[in-house]
Amino acid sequence: INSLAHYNVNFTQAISHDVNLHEAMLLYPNTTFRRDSVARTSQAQEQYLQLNFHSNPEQTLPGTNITGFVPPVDNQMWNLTSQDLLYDLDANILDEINLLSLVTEENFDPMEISQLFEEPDSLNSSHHCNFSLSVCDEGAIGYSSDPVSSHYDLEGAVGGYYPESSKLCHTHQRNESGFHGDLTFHIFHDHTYHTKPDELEPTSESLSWPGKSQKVSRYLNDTHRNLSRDEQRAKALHIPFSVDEIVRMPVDSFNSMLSRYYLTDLQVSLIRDIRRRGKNKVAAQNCRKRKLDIILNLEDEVCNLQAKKETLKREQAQCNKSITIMKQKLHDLCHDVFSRLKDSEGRPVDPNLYALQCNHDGTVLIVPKELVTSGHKKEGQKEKVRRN
DNA sequence: ATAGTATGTCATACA
DNA sequence: TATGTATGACATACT
Repeated sequence: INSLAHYNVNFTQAISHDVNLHEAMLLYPNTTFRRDSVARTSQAQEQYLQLNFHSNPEQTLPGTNITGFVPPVDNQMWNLTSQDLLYDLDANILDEINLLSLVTEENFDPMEISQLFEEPDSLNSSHHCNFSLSVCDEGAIGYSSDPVSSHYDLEGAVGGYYPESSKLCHTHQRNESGFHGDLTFHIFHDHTYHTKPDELEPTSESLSWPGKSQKVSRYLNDTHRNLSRDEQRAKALHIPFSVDEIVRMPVDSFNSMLSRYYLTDLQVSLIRDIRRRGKNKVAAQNCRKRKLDIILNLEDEVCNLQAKKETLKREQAQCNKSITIMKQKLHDLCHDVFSRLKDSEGRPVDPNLYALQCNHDGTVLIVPKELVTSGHKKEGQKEKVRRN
């Protein structure tokens, strides 16, 4: 806030509208303001301001360059605990520069944030989106996916320039409080996504991208042990919900959550990405489980079919064996029968010329073999056998 | 060093 | 259209 004095801000002029002071409130650095009263923001330690943003570039305020509120970020502490001057300012006015609180946190390493959102392909050029966590001229923080600037560099990005002021601001109109005081702000900032968030999404390959410094790799490996990357990202952007909540929440609750809480474009994008990734992660797990089940079932089926095949083969062998035995028995029986047969003249019947034929009525005929092979065409010529 | 496996993510199709 | 699901493909970490 001391910087306000340095930049000589005339609040009566510069802060012309859109900041509802009646609603102005202080925010905890580790959270994002929730409109409802059940905000889970008790872990805060240091209060700081959030200002409401509006995106109309024509409303740029003379002397209200937000850099007056946002000092150079690199290694500077933005001590907003001295909130006495703007104590009652709308807590959401600066909602989109919450990231700056990162800078104020102890042990904050800009590289950590940058690596969380690093687009690996920006280092390798297969994708053409770049992702910069940055503070624009107006002091806002946003992503830059400018394909031209193909490096990801927080130190360079913070305080970077955003030409499209019309895209700069995430607006939250809040007049419902009934307060229309003079002390309002217009603060422009950029959350420009020139590419889809997915494309900006750092993928796992970024964790070990060739050329990445050992320090970065160490950091990522260390953090990776405890927090998922989305959890790291959520933490970095002070998303006031757990990744699990974001993923599991019913869609209605999810949408109402997005509308009820003052979230920056950046935060909303991240939350949606987290939800999408979380859902897809579960889907992938289910898919793999299902695929594994299918494979296991198919393997079982193969085993069962192989066992069945072996059984059938054994049954077939047994049947063949039985058939052989029955044939042998039949042969022996015929031999026995023919040995006892005599023709009308008392001579033995030659089994090479005759065959036995059983009829359905139980009678047995002695049939010349040529008649048997000709398909019983001359049934009338069959000869009644006389049993001995 | 290498291969195999587990997991996360993305792109895409589909419901 | 938005959202969720399914799945192949790919990359990475791990064993």
